[in-house]
Amino acid sequence: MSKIDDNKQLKRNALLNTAFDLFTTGKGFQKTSISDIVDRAGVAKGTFYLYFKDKYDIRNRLIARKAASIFLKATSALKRHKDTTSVEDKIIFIVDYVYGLFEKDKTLLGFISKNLSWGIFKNVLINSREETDVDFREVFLDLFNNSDVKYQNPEVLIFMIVEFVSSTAYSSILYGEPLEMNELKPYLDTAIRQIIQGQRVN
Amino acid sequence: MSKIDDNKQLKRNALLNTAFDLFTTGKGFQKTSISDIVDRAGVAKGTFYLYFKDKYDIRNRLIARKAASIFLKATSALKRHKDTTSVEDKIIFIVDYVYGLFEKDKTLLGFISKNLSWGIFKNVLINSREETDVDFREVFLDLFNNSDVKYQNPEVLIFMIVEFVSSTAYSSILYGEPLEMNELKPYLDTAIRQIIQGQRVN
Amino acid sequence: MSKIDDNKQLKRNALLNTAFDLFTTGKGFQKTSISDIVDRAGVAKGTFYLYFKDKYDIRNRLIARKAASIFLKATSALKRHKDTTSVEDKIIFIVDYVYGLFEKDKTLLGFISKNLSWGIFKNVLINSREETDVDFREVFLDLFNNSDVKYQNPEVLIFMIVEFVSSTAYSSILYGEPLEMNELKPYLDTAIRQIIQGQRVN
Amino acid sequence: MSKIDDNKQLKRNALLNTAFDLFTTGKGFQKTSISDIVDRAGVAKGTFYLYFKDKYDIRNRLIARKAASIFLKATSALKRHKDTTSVEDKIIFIVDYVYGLFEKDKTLLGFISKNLSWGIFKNVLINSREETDVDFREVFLDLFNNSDVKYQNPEVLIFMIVEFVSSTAYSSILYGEPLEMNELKPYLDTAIRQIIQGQRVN
DNA sequence: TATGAATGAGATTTCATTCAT
DNA sequence: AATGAATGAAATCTCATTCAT
Repeated sequence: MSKIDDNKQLKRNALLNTAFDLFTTGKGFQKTSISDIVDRAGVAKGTFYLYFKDKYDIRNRLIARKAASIFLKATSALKRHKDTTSVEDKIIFIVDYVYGLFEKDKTLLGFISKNLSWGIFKNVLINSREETDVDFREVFLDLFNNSDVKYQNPEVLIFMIVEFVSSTAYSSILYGEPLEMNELKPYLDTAIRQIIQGQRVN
Repeated sequence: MSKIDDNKQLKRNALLNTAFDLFTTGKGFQKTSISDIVDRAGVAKGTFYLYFKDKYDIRNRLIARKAASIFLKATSALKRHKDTTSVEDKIIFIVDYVYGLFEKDKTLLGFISKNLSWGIFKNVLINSREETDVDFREVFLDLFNNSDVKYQNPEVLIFMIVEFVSSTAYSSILYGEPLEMNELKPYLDTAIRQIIQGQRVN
Repeated sequence: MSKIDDNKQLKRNALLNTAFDLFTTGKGFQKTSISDIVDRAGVAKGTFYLYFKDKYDIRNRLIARKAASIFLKATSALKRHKDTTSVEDKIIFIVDYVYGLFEKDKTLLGFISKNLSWGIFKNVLINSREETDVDFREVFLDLFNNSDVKYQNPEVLIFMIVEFVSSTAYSSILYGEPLEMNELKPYLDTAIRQIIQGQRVN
Repeated sequence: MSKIDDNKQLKRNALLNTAFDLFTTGKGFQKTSISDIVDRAGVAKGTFYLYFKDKYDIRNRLIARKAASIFLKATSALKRHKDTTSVEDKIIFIVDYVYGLFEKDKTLLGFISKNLSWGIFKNVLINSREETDVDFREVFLDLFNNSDVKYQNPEVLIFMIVEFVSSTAYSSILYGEPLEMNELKPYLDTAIRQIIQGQRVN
């Protein structure tokens, strides 16, 4: 049974990986067909439907996976930086880390930022644990609860920062508009710090 | 000759309006076919291709048109409010006005905010005047030049605000996430004021 | 598995046969649409594209098939005529046989002679064996190697005769120009014999 | 009237020349549309239909023109070669001249040899004079009547040579099959001389 | 004569999904 | 569980031809 399950997991992963490649470096999501995916993954067309409902299903799973992986990397790095103590500094650390990941992997950025909505972010990353092994609720509790400074509405704060980061990263990193990221970064960091401070209680 | 040209403009507008209706209140952009558009617009299929290259072409023209129209309305309203004098207040006025428009016309919001990129915003609204009769450069010059307070990089400032507004409006107005707009609005206004203040020189 | 493969071969043949009928006795190649073919063959439109790239693909396969079949018939008949011994007589026998086939099947002639090029003739009939089970190389080796009389360049000789026969047959059999085939035939035979003799060595 | 007629002739020629360019060096006959032709020729679409019935009409006119021009050049050159006296030598001279023209202008060859049928050759070049100012009947009368050697059926002889030349030129000059023209030429000349001699009376 | 906007039938091609094996 | 042949609706786009100006 375990061997069969392994085999199934292998097929599923092959499909996910191939789909991601095609969505990002291939013809893009709309123009990639199920045929493209199964051909490259080396499975039969019918097999696709054993694992995913349709193309939108596999895309949403991928967004969840990739978003989870990004935050996992960022928060792991944060844990190693024990000297970063204030909420503000921690968020800026994570944000900078994520900007860095996006600069290194532009196709990932294109995929995530065009598709990640707060709904997916919240449902998949925080509430459910379908595509990830990490419970991000803890991470956020850690972030805000163990802080002297209190904030009006942590969820709203995170929401605003996530939207701000993903939309500005997209334009700057992929198109250099209105400035290249290295030039734009100081403005972005200032803006994010300002957004955070605006929610401070006392 | 004029009669023919009038007729052409009429046809073109019929196509644009029909397309917008179908993209927003109909089956959405992807599922709307050229056939759907021409059938409803009452022209032959070939006629579509006399005026637009393909579905993406007509969509981009529409985004430009609609974005221009939104900013035209907002800045016109601002002109009537002679007592709003500081840059900060003016921007907040415009932003609030735009949030208001979006709340009244959610389909417009859905259409604009998923499609408006800084590239289109800058090129179509500021640089070119293909789909609009207004020169928005003047508007922005007015905004920043006639102000006592100076800002580090006005273009970057506008960029950050546009991205912030369009992405937060989308989530809140269309999905009520993380809060309904009336609850979220104070946070957003505060955040925007903070972003602006962060760029103040002196 | 065999049952599926049989079925596939059946479908493919149904498409080939229907296409040939429509190209020759129907509206002709240009005016015959893929829809026409699949409708008559009783398969779905998509099925066509499982077996052939496009209309040109199926036409080329047909030319190869039909050309192979013509030569197979002619050379089989030749084998039965054991008393025809000289190369010259053998070629004239084949040529006459082919003219005869063309007269009996004018649609076949129209199809073949407008489309058969030396390239297809050589590649499909002699080099490859995609659409035929017969190796025509042997036939030609037989023809020239087992002969006392030698010829300068057998391939060039065959080339000239094939071009001569297919272009003259077309004009005479289909349009009676410049003469009907029964009147023209003596001139053609003489000409072919002359062409052959002109390449004799010694 | 004359000026208007000149203008008409100018338009007609512009269309013919443009069509020839597009048929030969552009997308080929099938893929060239009336739109392509009128756009390049700089006239309106409706104008095309004032001069030609359809695309097939303009093609046939072109074949006639080009074929006439080829034979005009060849026979003019022959007139200057007063020392070529026998019918056989004269025909070989013309044939060589034509092969030469085809080698210099491969697009012309492709166009002519795929489209020239004995029907067009005879009707347009010999019987009618729609697209040419020369009466080729005289040329052929000259050729055969002023000769000591007589031939069984001059028209059949010319027919066989025209078909032989155009089909062999096509394969050799355009595809180098079965040999490049410089290598193939001796075989072709021999074959043509043999064909002619085969029709000699006495 | 000349124009070129408009037509709309129809051609090619794709592709998600099913289902017998 | 896995396959992949078959489907056929539907999408995009072309283009010869007409006709009001």
